Amino acid sequence: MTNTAPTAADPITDERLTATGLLEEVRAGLQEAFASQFAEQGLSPLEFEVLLRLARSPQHRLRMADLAAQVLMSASGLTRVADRLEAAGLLERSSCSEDRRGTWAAATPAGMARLRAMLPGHLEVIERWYTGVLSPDELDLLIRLLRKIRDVVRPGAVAGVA
Amino acid sequence: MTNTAPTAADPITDERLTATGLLEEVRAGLQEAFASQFAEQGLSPLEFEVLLRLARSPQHRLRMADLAAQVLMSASGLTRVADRLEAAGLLERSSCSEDRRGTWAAATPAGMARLRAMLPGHLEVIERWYTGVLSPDELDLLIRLLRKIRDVVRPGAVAGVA
DNA sequence: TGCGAACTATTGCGTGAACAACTATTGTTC
DNA sequence: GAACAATAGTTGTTCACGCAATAGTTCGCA
Repeated sequence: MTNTAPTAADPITDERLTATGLLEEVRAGLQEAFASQFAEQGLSPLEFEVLLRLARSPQHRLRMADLAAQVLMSASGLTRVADRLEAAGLLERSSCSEDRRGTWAAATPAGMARLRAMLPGHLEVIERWYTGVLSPDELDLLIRLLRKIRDVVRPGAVAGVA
Repeated sequence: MTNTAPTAADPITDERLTATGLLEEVRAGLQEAFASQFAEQGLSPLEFEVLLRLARSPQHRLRMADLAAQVLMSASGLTRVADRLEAAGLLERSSCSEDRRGTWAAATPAGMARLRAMLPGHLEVIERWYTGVLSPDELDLLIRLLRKIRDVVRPGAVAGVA
């Protein structure tokens, strides 16, 4: 029964667990909606994300560490993703002159082209299964609420991209 | 009020992409918040989820296929998770008399005990980083909006648990 | 200036999940 | 009622990711 009182009921059926599950369900559902399009373009979701973050950066390039932070991946994980993208000609590495420890990862013209080719369809999918499901007011509200949570769980990311 | 007009701007900076990223950021942040607690109890998030779904089912048991569907995992993936939990004594398999192809997966008393031991702490973490961040009204609203999306991306799950 | 601590990126390694193939069972149709 | 399709679960294989260790570089501090 959808109660309003703060019941000290069985923790197994606690509403907060379903709230968490709901978030996961939405994420999984969207991921599934994206999957076919990613697959037919030969990119993994993470590879797409990497290209997108590069495309949004000045000169379409980012230091490996910064890129890893943006795509929420470990440094070693990003090394492998960058390897694959570089092998596909979509990404190019170059050494960083100011800090010789560093490496620039830059989207190649081919990488930018691939991204631009995918984006319209991708945005359609987002609209169809996510943003378009809600009214504009509802969407603004959802974003605001999610941002509120994000600012707590990832305080360092406030100045970030999203 | 970021926008009111439907700008046909550069798709690379489209707001819908950030809306998607936000969802992912929140999920990743929560996952990270849960991680330490799961680790110290020696369970993976998925193993916890399996025990929880069993605990919420009649007689604490579920058919393997149904369980796999609930935890959003492939059948083969669930076989391995069940193997680990069974080896740890937290789950027990038994054959299904009505359909001899089937297998019941049931939480053992030890499995239930482990789950109950973890839940209070887990709920605290959820409260601290997720549900408690919002006012009760805001939380209700967020749930409602997420459910709306869920019903579209996973229509079959409506009658499900969450 | 020089020495140690901190940082950047890569690599070896282990693990966990998905896919495809396989066996066993159930249901369907003529 | 016998052949064929569909379903349940497991297993072999592959692969992507994180962790720990490593080499190279920069920073801090005396």
